[in-house]
Amino acid sequence: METFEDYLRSFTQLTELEIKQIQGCSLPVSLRRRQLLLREGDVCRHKIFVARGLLRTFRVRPDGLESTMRFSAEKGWAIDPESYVDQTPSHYRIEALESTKVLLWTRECMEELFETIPSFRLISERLREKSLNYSQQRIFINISHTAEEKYEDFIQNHPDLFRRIPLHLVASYLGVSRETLSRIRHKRHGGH
Amino acid sequence: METFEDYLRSFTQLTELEIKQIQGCSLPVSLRRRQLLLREGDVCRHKIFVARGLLRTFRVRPDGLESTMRFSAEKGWAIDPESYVDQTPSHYRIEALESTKVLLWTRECMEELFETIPSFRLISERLREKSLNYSQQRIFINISHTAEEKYEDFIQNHPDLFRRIPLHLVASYLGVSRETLSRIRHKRHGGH
DNA sequence: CGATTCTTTGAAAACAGTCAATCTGTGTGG
DNA sequence: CCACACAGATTGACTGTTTTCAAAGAATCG
Repeated sequence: METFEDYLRSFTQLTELEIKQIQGCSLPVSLRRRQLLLREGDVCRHKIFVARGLLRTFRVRPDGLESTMRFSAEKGWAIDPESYVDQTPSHYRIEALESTKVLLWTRECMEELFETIPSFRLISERLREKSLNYSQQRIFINISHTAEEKYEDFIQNHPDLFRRIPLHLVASYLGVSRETLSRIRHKRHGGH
Repeated sequence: METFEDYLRSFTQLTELEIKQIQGCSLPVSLRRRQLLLREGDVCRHKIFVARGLLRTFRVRPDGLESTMRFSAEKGWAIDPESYVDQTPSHYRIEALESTKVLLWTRECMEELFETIPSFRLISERLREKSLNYSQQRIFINISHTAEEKYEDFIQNHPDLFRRIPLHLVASYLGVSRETLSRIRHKRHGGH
């Protein structure tokens, strides 16, 4: 898979051989729109790399309300870290929003790669740090900003995605109703 | 410092010698109420362990609104991970809510300890995972729950703290106005 | 194209924020 | 001990925002 190799090369710490090795451990999977990679109750057994397409990680409340935790597009990752690390049942669902190609690694497989290729572990840790920083940022936005500002911030942080994701799913990511987000967008783009 | 030793012992992976060693690298500091450990613009140079008292990590918006990211009580940690890791200026302020005793370690010091005591690194990584899980949980609550439910959740997660922290600071943690939280609490505890 | 999904709109109701005033408890200094 | 200041909590009236419900319009998939 081209995309993944390019992605790993961008870190400039890995040899071509190592890249092949990491890639070689992965299981490529193709998904149709709507297809699920994980559902609540399952244990999240893989780290997921998105080579093409778009994934959505979300949670369904008893009343049917969906809350989106994350969108993962090309060169992005998806996982339920809690379920993956502890091998406990997940609360989340991971679904393809478009037809999507992913690479999967089991935890055992990843651990083995980390042992063999120390710089790959560093890269992975660096990613986890970024993920934590982003979460902090998102919490801050959520407790301090208005719905308008949250939408603005989402556009800043995902300039490539906000046209690609149905508005009602963005709403479920921001924690506002689709109607509200529709009206915000209407105001923002000045009538339209 | 007794508290820290007890805390480390609770992980049951460290020898007494190692505990002494970790403890020995730390710088103990006492803080009065209101005193700051970090202010915005500073680089966060230390990991902070709270041996006694209570810290609050928060951010001040241009209009003066304060948003609390975290409370750290006895046997808890405080840090701005982003500033600490990248050594960039922080956006946060860390302040003592009560008179507080903390232990500080510089990043260099921590790295050295991790090299010397591998199981201490594991413990630290485990803590970071928990921190990430908790952040995810908090995001989920924030985008899907009502103010009431958020307050309820806060009480569940911090049963020891919610009586100790002024209500208006809890409000700034939940992202609601103090008046709203006051009314929620009134309803909840049935008049009183 | 037909069915489904997604988006928009309007009106009413629920909710939360703001402002201003009051109340409570604590600690200080006279 | 009292008076006072201060920080925190509460309350009421009002305003503004967001949700909800219902319906209809637009876009897209197969």
